[in-house]
Amino acid sequence: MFRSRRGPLFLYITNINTYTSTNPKHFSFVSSQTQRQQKHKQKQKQQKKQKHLQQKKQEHLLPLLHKNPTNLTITQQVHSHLLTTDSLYHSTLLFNTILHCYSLSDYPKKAFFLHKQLQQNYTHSECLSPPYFDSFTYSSLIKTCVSLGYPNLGRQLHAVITKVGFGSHVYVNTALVNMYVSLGFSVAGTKVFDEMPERNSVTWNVMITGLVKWGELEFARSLFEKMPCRNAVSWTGIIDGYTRMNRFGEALALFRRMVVCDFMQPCEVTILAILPAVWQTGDVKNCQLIHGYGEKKGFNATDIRVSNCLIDTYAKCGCIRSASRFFEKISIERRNLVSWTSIITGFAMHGMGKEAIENFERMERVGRKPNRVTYLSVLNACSHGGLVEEGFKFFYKMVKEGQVLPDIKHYGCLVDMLGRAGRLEEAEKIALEVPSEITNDVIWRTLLGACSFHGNVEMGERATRKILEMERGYGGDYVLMSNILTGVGRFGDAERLRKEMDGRNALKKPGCSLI
DNA sequence: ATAGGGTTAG
Repeated sequence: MFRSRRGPLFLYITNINTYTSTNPKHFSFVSSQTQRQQKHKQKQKQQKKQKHLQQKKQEHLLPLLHKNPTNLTITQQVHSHLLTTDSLYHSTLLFNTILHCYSLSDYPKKAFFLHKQLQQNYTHSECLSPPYFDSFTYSSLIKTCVSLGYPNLGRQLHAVITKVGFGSHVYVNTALVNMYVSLGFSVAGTKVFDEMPERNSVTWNVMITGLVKWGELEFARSLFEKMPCRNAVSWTGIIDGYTRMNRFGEALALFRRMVVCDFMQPCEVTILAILPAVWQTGDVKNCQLIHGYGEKKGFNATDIRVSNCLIDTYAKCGCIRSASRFFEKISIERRNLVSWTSIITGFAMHGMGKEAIENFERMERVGRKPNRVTYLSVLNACSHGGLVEEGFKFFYKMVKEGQVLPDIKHYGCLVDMLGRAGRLEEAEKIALEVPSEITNDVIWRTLLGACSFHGNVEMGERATRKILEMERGYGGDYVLMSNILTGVGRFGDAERLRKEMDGRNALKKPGCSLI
């Protein structure tokens, strides 16, 4: 019997060359061969057709997933459909897409269940890695570990990756570095980073942003200075690091160096990163500078986040007029809830309660529904502007119309509002009515501040007791209380409190004005 | 395909 280890084509050619007789009898073997060939061909054709059909189906399935990446039902339907038709094994792309959709869903763990499901079906195979897993699969799974905050799962995945031979893949390793460093395991991350045979700018950037996240600023800075090719993300990351650590001068200096020395173009996120440093140093000129740059680059027109941040920065630099003017230039369609909330917050911090309320009403007229932050801003505006009745009105509106459950900050605003107005009994009543699960010391500090201002000794003592029950070792409260006592001539009590304060090593930080 | 900030009581 003729046997060939080669493909059907070779078989076919050999047969023709060997059997040249014209006697039909001699063709019996040939015909049986050709029959088999034909059968084989047919089978191949069928398989091809099936695969083609499956691909056709998948062509339909892929856009379905792409259009509804967060729809868990659709993802699960595609998943089970593929398991029953067995075609999951033919398409890595589709498999990866399902993984991606699962990781975006509310149950990212399902991505790992799917991975496990396929991996277990493959345990009897000789291959180490199932052929339908590729670098995309692994980087996607590592990313899921990050969003789940599961470093142990990530470590296990790392072992699998090394075993199946993706141990030197740049994208997979970059994902691993990101996983370790952003979850707080900078030593493990650095080890992967150091051992990588090849790195790209993203690899360096994930190191920098991850280290910055955990406050390892000096290490991040050394990598930043060492890296061969910095881009806008690298600059944004390191600037963000300095802003986070309250080193605003250095953040601003880096921004200047980025633009002036390295001719690097800041992007939208860079603007968002530098603006907190601008308002915390309080120089309006810098805000105007960045505003101009954003205008020139078109960021203010395209990215509403930049516009919103500029409103906030102008207001926090003390320029509520500029903030308001800038806000008015944004078209009504582009203004979103954050834009409205930002300008209301700005008016609130400048004590312009009337303007804040006006804008709240304007916002409602254009059909924006306030959320808990918007209500907080307007309540804050009422407390700063001395508009007690309006404040109550908004509080009830929030609960009844807005269906917003008040949180501790909303109660804080009410206490502050009543306290400033001298309605201390009502303020204390609210403070006592705050649900015990959410209450905190800030509420009582606010009340204590009001007692200090209005010279109410008894209530001040009650508030101080509450604060002491909640937290120990903060100096400001003792100072306020001893001031109250001194104010009414109880010098002995004031002295005793001061001594107790010294005994507890409580310190009051001296105040410092920017202006 | 792997990287990144809009608004939040005192």
